[in-house]
Amino acid sequence: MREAERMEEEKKSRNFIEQFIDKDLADGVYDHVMTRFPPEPNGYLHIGHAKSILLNYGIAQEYHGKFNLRFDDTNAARESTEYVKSIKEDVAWLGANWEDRLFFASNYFDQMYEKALLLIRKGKAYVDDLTADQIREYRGTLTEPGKESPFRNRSVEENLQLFEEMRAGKYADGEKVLRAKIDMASPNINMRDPIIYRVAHMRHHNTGDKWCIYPMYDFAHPIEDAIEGVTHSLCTLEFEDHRPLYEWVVHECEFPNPPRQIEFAKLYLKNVVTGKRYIKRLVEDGIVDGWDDPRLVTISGLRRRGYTPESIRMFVELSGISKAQSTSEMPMLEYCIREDLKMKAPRLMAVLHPVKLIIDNYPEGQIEYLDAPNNMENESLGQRKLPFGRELWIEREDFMENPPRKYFRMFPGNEVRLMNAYFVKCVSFKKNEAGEITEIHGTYDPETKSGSGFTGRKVKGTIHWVCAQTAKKVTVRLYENIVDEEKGMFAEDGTLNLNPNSLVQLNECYVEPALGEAQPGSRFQFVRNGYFCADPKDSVPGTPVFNRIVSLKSSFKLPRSSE
RNA sequence: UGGGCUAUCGCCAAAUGGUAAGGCAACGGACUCUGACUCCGUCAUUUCAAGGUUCGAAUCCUUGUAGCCCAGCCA
Repeated sequence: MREAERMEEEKKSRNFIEQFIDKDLADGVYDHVMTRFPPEPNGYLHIGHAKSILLNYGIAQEYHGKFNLRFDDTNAARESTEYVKSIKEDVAWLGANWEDRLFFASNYFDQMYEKALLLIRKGKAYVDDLTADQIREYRGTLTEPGKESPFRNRSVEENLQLFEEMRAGKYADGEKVLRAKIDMASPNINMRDPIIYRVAHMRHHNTGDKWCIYPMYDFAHPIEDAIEGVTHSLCTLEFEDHRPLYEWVVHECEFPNPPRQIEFAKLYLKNVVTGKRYIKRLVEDGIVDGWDDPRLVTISGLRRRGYTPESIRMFVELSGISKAQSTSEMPMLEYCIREDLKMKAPRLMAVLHPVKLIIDNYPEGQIEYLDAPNNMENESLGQRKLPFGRELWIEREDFMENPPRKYFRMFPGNEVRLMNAYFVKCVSFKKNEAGEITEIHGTYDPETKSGSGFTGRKVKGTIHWVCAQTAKKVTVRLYENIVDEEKGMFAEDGTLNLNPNSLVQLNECYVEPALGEAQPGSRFQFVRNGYFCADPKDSVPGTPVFNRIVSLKSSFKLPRSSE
């Protein structure tokens, strides 16, 4: 039996990265596995980063290897410690454990400088005096080769001296750069003598004013990986063209047993803003109320909205890993949180669009407390005492004056079950001048009490309700996509097509008492209305603000009005 | 138009020359103290296209086509 399971497990297909690593291990290229997540601290993490984090961490786990968290902080101009803090929180929340291996690229600046010296001594790097514009010109184009800089063949001694002067602060920003000497005619533009060090007089959040020269990504990243002993450096597809340079750097810098770079496709979501640049704009323009706005797919936004780490993990797993550029759909993410919360969240009652139901034959002023399971499919979630009285709030859509065929809820003369309570039969209703239903009257049958085992007759419909006298009034936020899905994500000028209705705030919602005391961050299923989370930022117990995480699927559709 | 990469159902994705998994979505039906959940069923004679090799091709070859990425002193 267990053998069969193992066979099944082995047969399970391995993604291309696992196959690559399997081969490396089999060939003896490495005898262990080490991965890393290397964010630049220049923004908050989003769902796309979750894929990278969970992939890297998952691979390390699978091979009993190690996983590092490393901040790639080589460009202080746009980085900050606020971002470092939020990234650490988000990675930890997702469950990726870097143990004691929290690193900063900036801590390797000395070693990078030494490696640059090594390249110069080997005649593999030179100081260039060309301006930025000239360098661009000399680089050539996609179809034409570049030409060599007149400074390309300076002597080792001169380069050594110039580079030392760069470091000493003798030159202004942009005056000189250090370049790798590779091949100006390469069809791969990244190999046309890439700049590996630049002069930048800026204060660094970690190293302060110690440096005025900073290594460029293409030089720094492979060295960071190599120093840490990373074996497989997983990154996204746009770095594929950089791999030859990555390999050149680790080779020329003479690292034994250097890491390998493997690229995979980014995670995109249809009609959803990923991409730091756009999220940053939404935050800065005040369109959302911060990086953790529940409408955003930042990790912190999803967390505040009520998504669980488990649900995000499930989503990343279901999405798979490949090299094909792909765009997933939001319903898959929604499936994951529904699936995760189904057994975990208490199922309580809340009425979002209330209308009054009065039980004419129920004693005025009487309140009784019914026993109700918190989640019928999970007994361990316990029971609660549910108050019931003569006046109730029910959902507006659960009553129709003239119901279409197959409408099982309340209409004049029809009997339905009030969930966890009694059968109630609609006897009359009132309307105002505008034709809106203002009050519904019914009678209940004491024999039909929930749990009594009554089998005398059946009803087709069950509706949810809250007792008006004991109900709490709360704020519930229902969100829609921040992008206008009709128009598509981007306008012609590259700006986002925003959905003006992306935030629907409701104030007149009634919830049963148990929900009124909801702890910030706790999650519930509001029967038929979806899953909700007591907003950890905007709520305190007693006066919670609920964010809708996701709606339930609904398969009852009203027939078209023409019918 | 130079280079790199990718193409399998509406979406994601397996299949590694042996006769197209699975999940999401959708659609039927059963069940139900909500129409949710659960359960059962349907959903690619064909893998971007056209040729070729082979007993056998999504997989190999040829020629096309489409999409993504690269000309920061950003990462």
